[in-house]
Amino acid sequence: MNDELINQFVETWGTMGSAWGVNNSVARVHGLLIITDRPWCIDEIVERLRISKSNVSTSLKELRSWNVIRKVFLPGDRREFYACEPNAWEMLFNIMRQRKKRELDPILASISLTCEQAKKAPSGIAVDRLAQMKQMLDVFDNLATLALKSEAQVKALVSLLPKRK
Amino acid sequence: MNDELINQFVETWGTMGSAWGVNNSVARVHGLLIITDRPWCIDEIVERLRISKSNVSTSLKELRSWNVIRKVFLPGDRREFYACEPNAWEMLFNIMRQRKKRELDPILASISLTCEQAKKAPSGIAVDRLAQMKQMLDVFDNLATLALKSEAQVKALVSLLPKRK
DNA sequence: CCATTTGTTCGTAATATTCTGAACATAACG
DNA sequence: CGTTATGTTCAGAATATTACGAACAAATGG
Repeated sequence: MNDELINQFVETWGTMGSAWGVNNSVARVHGLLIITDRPWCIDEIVERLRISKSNVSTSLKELRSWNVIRKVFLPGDRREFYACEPNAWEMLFNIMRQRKKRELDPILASISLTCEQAKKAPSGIAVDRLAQMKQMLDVFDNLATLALKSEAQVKALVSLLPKRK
Repeated sequence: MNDELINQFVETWGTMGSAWGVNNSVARVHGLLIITDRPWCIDEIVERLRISKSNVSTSLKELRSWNVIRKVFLPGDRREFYACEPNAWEMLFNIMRQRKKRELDPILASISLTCEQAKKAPSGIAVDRLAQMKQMLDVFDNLATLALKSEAQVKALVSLLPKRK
């Protein structure tokens, strides 16, 4: 039975989430929607993953905030179903957009400020080092901005990557 | 006094660490070494960050495992000092190398396996979707492999990025 | 209306993690 | 040697996170 395969993927996705600071339940729910590629309602997910309804509800809310799932209404059924973003790259970009906004932007702002201030009162502070850090974060900012604007451009960039044997 | 600036950066770095799944103390110690750019011994760090010696000791061990700091011996002093990797990009690549080995590689292996198996028993599983995921992770694998091999190549790639206004 | 279905919120129990201080090593020094 | 300086390990305390289920909407359908 390939329920086992689904479990395999769901657990792997959950583990990956944990490694990148995403709640395990959230990642598992996401994994389920990815691997099955059909709409699921809350109670079905509860049943399948054996986690509480409230946990599923908040996990779905979280996934919605990342723009990686969407509500689907099935005719003749008043439950809310959820399906994941069908394009893997688009999914990734949505996550990048959010992480940029939530994590990179504030940090970049803070470091830029520190950098400015350090130039004026530099003793004990490695101004060069700080500038280097800022510059590096700027590159990430550019990358993320690029992804935000155009999937095509990033794909073009990716295609420039030397392929591994 | 620019102790305040140092604090600012240390806290920012700590916050960034937390966002990416790195222990806050570990990231704060790292931040201190980055922003001051001089060797610190354990007791100095204890004093400066107001955290326990054991915490500093384990944090330094962790940072060493990421290859982002190194021991420095000062003549006439038998304490062990630590300084961070002086090149920001090299630091980043060292982290990437480790994360790839610890997190990406096992996940990619697992998903490749699931992907193979799914092709044989596909009912209920979105094989295309799964293949797409695998392909995407492969791109990351290539990127990381590239960074592992050559800093110069990545920099060249980065330089291709359209600059933001 | 009222019962039922569906979904969310929230207090707290369960769990996981982080941090500490004490105990333990190890090496230098007198 | 014994004493001091230095660093690590580890059990458990402190803290933070996560998950649950009960209570609470809200909306449907009889």
